[in-house]
Amino acid sequence: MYLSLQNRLVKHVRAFLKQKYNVDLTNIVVEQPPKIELGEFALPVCFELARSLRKAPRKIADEIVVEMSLPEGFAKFEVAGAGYINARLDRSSAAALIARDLPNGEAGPTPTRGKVLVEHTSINPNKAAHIGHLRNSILGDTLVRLLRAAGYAVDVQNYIDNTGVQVADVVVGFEKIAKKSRAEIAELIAGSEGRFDYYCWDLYAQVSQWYGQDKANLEARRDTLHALEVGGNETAETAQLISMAVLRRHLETMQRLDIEYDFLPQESDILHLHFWAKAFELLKQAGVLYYEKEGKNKGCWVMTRPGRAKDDDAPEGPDEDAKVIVRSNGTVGYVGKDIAYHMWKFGLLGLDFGYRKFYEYSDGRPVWISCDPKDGEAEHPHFGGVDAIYNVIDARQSDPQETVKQAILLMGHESEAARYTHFSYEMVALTPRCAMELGYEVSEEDQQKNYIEVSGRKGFGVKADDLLDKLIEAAKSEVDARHGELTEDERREISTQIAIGALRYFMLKFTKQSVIAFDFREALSFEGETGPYVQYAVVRASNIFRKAEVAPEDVLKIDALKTVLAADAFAGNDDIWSLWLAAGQTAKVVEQCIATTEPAALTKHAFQLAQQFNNFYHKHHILTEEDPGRKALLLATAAIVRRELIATMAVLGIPTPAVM
RNA sequence: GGGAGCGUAGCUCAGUUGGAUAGAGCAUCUGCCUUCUAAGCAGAGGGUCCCAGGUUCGAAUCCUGGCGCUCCUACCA
Repeated sequence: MYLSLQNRLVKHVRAFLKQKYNVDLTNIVVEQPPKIELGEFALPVCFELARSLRKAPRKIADEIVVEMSLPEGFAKFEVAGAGYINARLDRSSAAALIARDLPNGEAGPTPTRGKVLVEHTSINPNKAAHIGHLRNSILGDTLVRLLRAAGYAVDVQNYIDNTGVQVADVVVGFEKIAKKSRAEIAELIAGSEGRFDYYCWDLYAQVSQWYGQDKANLEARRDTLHALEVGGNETAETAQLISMAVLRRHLETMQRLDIEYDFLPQESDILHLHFWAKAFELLKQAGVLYYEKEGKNKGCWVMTRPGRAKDDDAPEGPDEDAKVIVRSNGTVGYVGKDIAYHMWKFGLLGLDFGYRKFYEYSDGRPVWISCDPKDGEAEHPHFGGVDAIYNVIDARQSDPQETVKQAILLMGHESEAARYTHFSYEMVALTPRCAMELGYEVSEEDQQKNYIEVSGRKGFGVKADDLLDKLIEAAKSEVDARHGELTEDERREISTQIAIGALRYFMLKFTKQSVIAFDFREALSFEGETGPYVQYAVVRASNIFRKAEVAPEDVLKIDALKTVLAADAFAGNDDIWSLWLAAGQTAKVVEQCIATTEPAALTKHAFQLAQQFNNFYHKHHILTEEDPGRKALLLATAAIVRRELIATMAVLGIPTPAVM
């Protein structure tokens, strides 16, 4: 509602300024006044006009306010401060609009804005997921929900690097350290009570140490990596057994947080289906890659770096700063594979995967995985060839991401490159205190730091499932204390919902570029600016309707509202009206989050709305209100806030418990 | 060396395209549970927005130069 009225206002003012002063402002700034008493919108436009019109801002504002007509839905223009024009809404009619807003629920509107692809999670399938991976998946999943709420069709992909050095390492671990046959590994997968990824976590850390013991041990890594890339051998089959088992664990872990995927492209298929060979030809044809004959990169196929201007510096000799795509021994680096994969994403490669089902969610929806087309199912959805892509990948990979984007741009695909978004975010690290609490040895030097980077290689970090378990237990002890009347299962379900709310909110409340220094005390908090705080506000609202024995939906029906929203309903009720106004901004905030690729703004919205509601809840006792008209207004207010909170939480992936 | 990011209250962080008195949570202190649930509410204290210039009617925000911290930059992935 807020957004559409704002657009209407801007259009109206722009037309007026053109007609009156013959100035055409393309970007008219609209703000919200610091206090609701000053109106709903503030226009600082007169400050800008002061210069060209050679008049004091306040004078211009006076003229405009007197002469400009009111757009539909607006009640008044006023001059304020040193020259602001403040606009007041006709509150009752605006409230009716808010009530009619379609909630941005889980299902979202039917897609009308094209198809986009979001890649997130993409954890190396060789160990358990940790808190850093959780940030990726939660950010990615929330981006998916934002896009769907805004009317995009979204495919969710989780890239599986099953032929990389990390998988090779854990394979080496099974062969050289654990000394397990493939049959024994299969047994372990079946018998490890759903925590095979934990076993790999420890083993992977041991392998890193083992490499350190003797440099000759690194040969095992090299040989294994080569075997995985070639495929069709014993080692590769063992690796696939391991990586698919770990992948299943990752899917299960993420499912606990209500995070789901559509498609799992495997690196092994990119190799075996010769995506790179095709891409290499196209890149050579387009002149994006060139063969370096001199300097340190002699014998390699290289690409000019994005920042590098071709004619400026480096007048003579080879560009030593160029990015090596194909090594002098003829093998391709991972950036090359990534270029091929991204050409496929945009439908620019002319090749496709085969598809088969890999996993099934509780509602029966399948997750598809790539395969050789001859092994694939005949009937499958179409992935790839989308309008825009978002890659949720941490900030340390900015450089290779830029390279891939640059390759697509240099091939002449300008619009694709423009719709290639590296959704970059900072890592999750542990505070030194947290690391020591977990029993890790922390050096003197590290103790002085604000945070210490987690490392799967060292086995240093907090596992995702452990954190979730811990959160559920913490929530459970609260729920047990408060709701003895519920069954064990009911209490566990609510505790899980609270844990998910706390975790998702925690990961989303920081802006992307902020490093999260993880600390259990903060993450386990259910008070203040947290997910449970927002959930609690909804529970409070729900309790009112339960005791009043009315459905919140019925209160918001047009007929019911007609009498409630009488012309003077909000007169003298600034606090109540500001709650309506805040509730009407969900769609605006969703759009803002997409435009800035920053979901944190939505957590802010949820928190502020919940906070305002708690304030309202405390101040107005609804059920004991004796004036029926007043009571109806208060009920409608609770209903509208409850609806918008639930919708906002759905976009954040936060469930709404029945009781708390 | 080159590139990217950051520096705001004791701590952790917000701060829209430059706008009205710089905000929130935590922590500290003071009140409020016989009420629709206190996982809550009200209030108090707490600021050289890293420093110095500049642009502007107006700067935490934009520009320049410092200082400090982090990451990236390899024929690893």
